[in-house]
Amino acid sequence: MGRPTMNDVARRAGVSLKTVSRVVNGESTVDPELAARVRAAVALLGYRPNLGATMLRRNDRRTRTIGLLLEDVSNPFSAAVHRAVEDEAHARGVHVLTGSLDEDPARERDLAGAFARRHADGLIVAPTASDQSYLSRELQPDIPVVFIDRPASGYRGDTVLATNRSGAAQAVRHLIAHGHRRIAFLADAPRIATSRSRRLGYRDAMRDAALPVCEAVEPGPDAQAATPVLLALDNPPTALFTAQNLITIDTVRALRQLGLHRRVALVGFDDFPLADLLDPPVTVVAQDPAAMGRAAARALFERIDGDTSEPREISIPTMLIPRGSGELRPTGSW
Amino acid sequence: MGRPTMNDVARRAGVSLKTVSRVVNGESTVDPELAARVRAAVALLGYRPNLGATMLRRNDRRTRTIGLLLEDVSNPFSAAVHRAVEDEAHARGVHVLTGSLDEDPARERDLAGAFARRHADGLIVAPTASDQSYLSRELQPDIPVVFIDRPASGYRGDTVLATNRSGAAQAVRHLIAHGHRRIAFLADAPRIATSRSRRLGYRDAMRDAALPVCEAVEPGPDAQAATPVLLALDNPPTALFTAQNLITIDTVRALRQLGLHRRVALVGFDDFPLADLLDPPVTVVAQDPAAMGRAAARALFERIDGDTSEPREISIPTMLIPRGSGELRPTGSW
DNA sequence: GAATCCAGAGACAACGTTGTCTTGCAGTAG
DNA sequence: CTACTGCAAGACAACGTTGTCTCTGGATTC
Repeated sequence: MGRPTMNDVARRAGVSLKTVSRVVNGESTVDPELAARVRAAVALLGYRPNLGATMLRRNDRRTRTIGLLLEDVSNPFSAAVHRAVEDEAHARGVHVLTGSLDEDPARERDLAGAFARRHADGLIVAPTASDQSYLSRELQPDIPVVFIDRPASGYRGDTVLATNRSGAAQAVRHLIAHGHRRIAFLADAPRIATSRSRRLGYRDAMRDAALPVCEAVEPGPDAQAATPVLLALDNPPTALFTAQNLITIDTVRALRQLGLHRRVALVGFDDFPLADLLDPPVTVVAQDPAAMGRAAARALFERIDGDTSEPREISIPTMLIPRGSGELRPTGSW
Repeated sequence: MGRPTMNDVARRAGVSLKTVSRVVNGESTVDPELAARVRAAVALLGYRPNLGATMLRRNDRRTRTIGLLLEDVSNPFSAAVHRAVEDEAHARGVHVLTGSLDEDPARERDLAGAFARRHADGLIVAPTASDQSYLSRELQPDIPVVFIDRPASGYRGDTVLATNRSGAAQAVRHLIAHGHRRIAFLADAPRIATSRSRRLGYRDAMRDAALPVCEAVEPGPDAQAATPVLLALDNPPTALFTAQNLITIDTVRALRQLGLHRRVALVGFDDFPLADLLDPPVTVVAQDPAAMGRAAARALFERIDGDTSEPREISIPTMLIPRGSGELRPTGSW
C-alpha cells in the first residue's frame, strides 16, 4: 500500500472524490459538516496531495521550485549567493534545487536540462559555458533564466553582475595612490568572464597612470607557485592585485612563505572570512554576494510572475575595504 | 502552446503514442525505421518527457531527487557536507533539493514535509528540532531518512556523527598535556546535541585529570562577549576550548582585542579555512564534513535501493591538528 | 401551488505518460 | 491449405488530481 489518495479520503469520509478536492483546495462551496468530515479523514489517513498529479492537471503548471546553478556550493561566494536566494525563495514558499558546475560547461548543460525537465519554474545560473544558446533547446520557451556573477551569451535573461571592471580599477588606483608603480595582476583563466573584466579594470588604472602592465594569468590550481616566480623577476612588483578570493588566499600563503607578507602590498578582489584577522589584514574589493543573490532571486520571481519587459542588467557595487595589506608602501629592495 | 507531448511526436512521426513511449524508453521491440522516424520527430519538436506524468504512471515512483536539510548552507561545515552529498548524488544522476534550518524546528518540519510532498526519494537531515517524530506523519513510510551531524529522536534512520565526545576529550587532554590546569569551555546552547556531546568530552578529560570544570555555555550570537568576562575572573583560565567553529573565530577576535592571543591557549572544535594563517595558527579538532556527507549520501542510497537492515550509526573520526594556539604554555600572569 | 433559482455535490473527462491487452500479419509446422 | 507461433504495434485503461458539466433538492418568487 502506497500513500493514501483523495479516493481513500473520499471513501473514508463518505463523500465524492471531487468534494475532497474542493476541501483540500479551500473552495468555499462545501457544506461545513462535510468539510469537517473530510478534514478528519485527511488527518486520520495522513493524506498529502500528490504534487505531481496536481501539476499535471492544473493549468497554471507551477512547481514552486527554482533551480540554482553555481560554480561550487562549498565556495564562500557561491554559498552566500545560495543562502540569499534560498531566503527570497523561502519567503515565497518556493524551494531550491542546487547544482555545482566546477567550470564544466557539460555539467552546466546537463543540470540546466535536468532542472528544466523537473519543471523548475525558473533558473538562476552562474554561467560556466561560454555560450548559453543550448538553453533555448533545453528549456520551455517561457521559463525565465537570470544570470548571476557572469554574463551569458546566446540566451536572453536578466543579468546580475558585480562592478568587476570599476572595482578592479579602484583596487589598482588604491595601490598606485600608496606609491606603487610596479603592480602585478594575478588572475585565473581568461576564459572566465569575471577574470577578463577585472583585468580590464587593472589595465584601465595602469594606463591612466601610464604604468606598464604585468600580468600572471591563470596560475591554475596552484596559484601559490606564481607568486615566487613573479617576485624573482629582475625588477619585481612591489604590489599584487589578485582577481579572485582563492587566488588571494594562495597568494597570502606564498607571501608568508617568502617572508614578504609585510613588504609586498596586496589587494584582493572578493572578500573572504577572516581576512581581517590575517597579518597584515588583507585589503579587498568586496563583492556583496548576498545582495547579488537577492537581486537575482527578485528578478527571477518578477519574471515568473509575468514580467516580460526587456532583459535588465543589474549592477551590484563592490566596495574597497582597506585593512592593511593594501596600504603597505613600496620598499626599495628586500 | 505548451511544450510538445508524446502525442505531438506520435502525430509527427506517423506512429502511435505507445510506440513513441517505447522508443523514448529504449525498448527493443520497435522496428528500426519507425524508431528513427520517432527520434527525428523528437529532435525536431524538442520533445522532453514530462517527468511528473512519468512518475505518476510508473510504479517504481522514483523522482531521482533527494532532500538535504542543513543548518545553514552558507556555513562552511554545511557547505562542505552539501558539496559531498551533491557529488555522490550527481554520480547517480540524482538531484538535490536544499534547505537551511537556522536552528528553527518549525522550518525543519515545514521543509521536510515540503520535500516529502515533492516526492523526494530520501532525506538527509541535520536535525535542529529536539524530536523528529513529526517525520512519521509527514513522510510516506518507505522514505528513508539519514541524519547527519546530530542524532535524531523519534524516527528511525541511519545516523552519521563525528566523534564529538572523544574528539573534545582529546582536545582538552592536549591542553592538559601542555601544562594547563584551568581550562574553560565555551559552547553554544546545550539544546544542540553536538554541544552537549562536546561538553561531555570536556568533562571526561577534566575529570580524568581531576581538574575543576569551568563552562561558559551559550555565549549566544556574540561569543566575543564571553571571553573577556571569563578572563576577568579571579583565577582566570590559561586555556580555552571552544566547541564550534563560529565560536572559535569569535574567541580569536576577542583574544586579539585583549592582546592575549599569544598568552591564552586555544583549541577549537571543527576546522575552518585560514585557521593555519592566523597568529598564532589555531589548533583544532577537525571534523571531516566531506566524509560525513559522503557517508550520509551512500547510506541513503543504500536505503533507497532497498536495504532494510537495522539503522546504523556511522562514526566519522575527528583529528587533532596542532598548529600553535593549542601548544602555548600557561603563563603565570599577564 | 407551480415555476424559477441557486447552492452544493457528484459524474465525467482530461492532464501526459506507461502497463496490459488485443490485433494484425508474417513465418512455420503439420 | 490450415492452424499455430511469435512479434511488432496499436487500443485502452490507469496513475491522482482538477476543470467542467450535470443533477438534486430546498428556498424564493409570483
